[in-house]
Amino acid sequence: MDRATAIFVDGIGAAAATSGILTQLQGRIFALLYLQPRALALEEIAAELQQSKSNISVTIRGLVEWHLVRLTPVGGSRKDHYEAATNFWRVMQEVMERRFRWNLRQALAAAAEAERALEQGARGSDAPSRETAAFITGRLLGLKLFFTAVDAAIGAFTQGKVVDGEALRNVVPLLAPATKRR
Amino acid sequence: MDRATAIFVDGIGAAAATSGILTQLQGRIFALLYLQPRALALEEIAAELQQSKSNISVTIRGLVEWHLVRLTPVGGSRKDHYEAATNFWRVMQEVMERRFRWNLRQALAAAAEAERALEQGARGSDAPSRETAAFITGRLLGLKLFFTAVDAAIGAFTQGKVVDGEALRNVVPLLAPATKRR
DNA sequence: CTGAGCGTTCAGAATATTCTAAACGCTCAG
DNA sequence: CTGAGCGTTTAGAATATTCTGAACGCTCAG
Repeated sequence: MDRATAIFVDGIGAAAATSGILTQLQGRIFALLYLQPRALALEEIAAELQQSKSNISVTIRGLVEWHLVRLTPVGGSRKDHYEAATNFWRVMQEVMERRFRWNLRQALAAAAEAERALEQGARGSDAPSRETAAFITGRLLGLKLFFTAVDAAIGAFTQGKVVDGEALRNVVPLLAPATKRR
Repeated sequence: MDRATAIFVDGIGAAAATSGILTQLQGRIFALLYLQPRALALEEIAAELQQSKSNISVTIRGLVEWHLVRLTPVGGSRKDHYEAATNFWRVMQEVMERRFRWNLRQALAAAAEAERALEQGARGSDAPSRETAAFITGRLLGLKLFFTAVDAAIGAFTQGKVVDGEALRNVVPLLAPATKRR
């Protein structure tokens, strides 16, 4: 591996490690492939990055799932050859949909579940007072409003539409029921 | 802690754990505070979540840094009391700027460094051929174009401006120099 | 058939992260 | 002053993650 590639591999590896989306090794694999004019065999990747074949095998799967790397047939070889994808927009869509929006919905689901528990268990032993319940409901609604708006914004964005940041920002003052003061 | 809060704490904890931004415990702390009508003392939080004070102390700092939690003085007590912030837009700005954009720039810096190494070490022993160097330069440029565009888009968004997804998407076909085929 | 050449699985080693509890040091009431 | 009541630091325990190498099983050339 030439010096420029080594530097790039290290740098992207570091960036990936803190991204919360890829691991350092995934970043390194992608960086290596991205600067190669030809597809590399699993074995070559392992050798370049000084990792075991099994580790590369497992780790590269995630990259394929994010559409960052493609498995391409190379004539005359039975080995799996991988090459970097260059359609970053596609990758971004994937991340937005499968990670960010999925995460938002997870939070929204938590709020919905809590809401339900609040209604049902209104007369449990540890049940909150009517007043407290109202406060909680308000907070849950606030979260729901904002997260739903963000979800919609991301949806619009990944479809290549125009996203109005101002509109989202304006959701804020609507919620935020003040905390009780002493 | 009432049942609804417990469910919310678990759900948000799970969401946070996979978010890549907060840890599970940070999610749990925030969720707990968010449904409280009053600020809680460090000790209370530790008790509710069944964690040591020291762990809460360290973990909650991250939440304060993201502006998800505020340290609020409570009259008549020397203890630190925390309450959830409700300005999600502010938090989002913070995350966009300090995590996403910072990460993009890290990647851009890696590309720039590689570029420099390519120029300098043009005659090193492991130096790539002129042809390969040209290929690498092309790839680095492609990454730079896309990442710079995303960076600008996020910048616009966090300032509440209108973001054009279509424009970003159109950056794609400009780059993507084809991989050599056999 | 059959075995060489692959990628994958898996058990456990290596490493990193998270968590605890004790020690510490600051602050302020007395 | 001084010590009770705090949050923080820290060393190490507990736990989770990452990585390896051997074993496995598939495929295909011979």
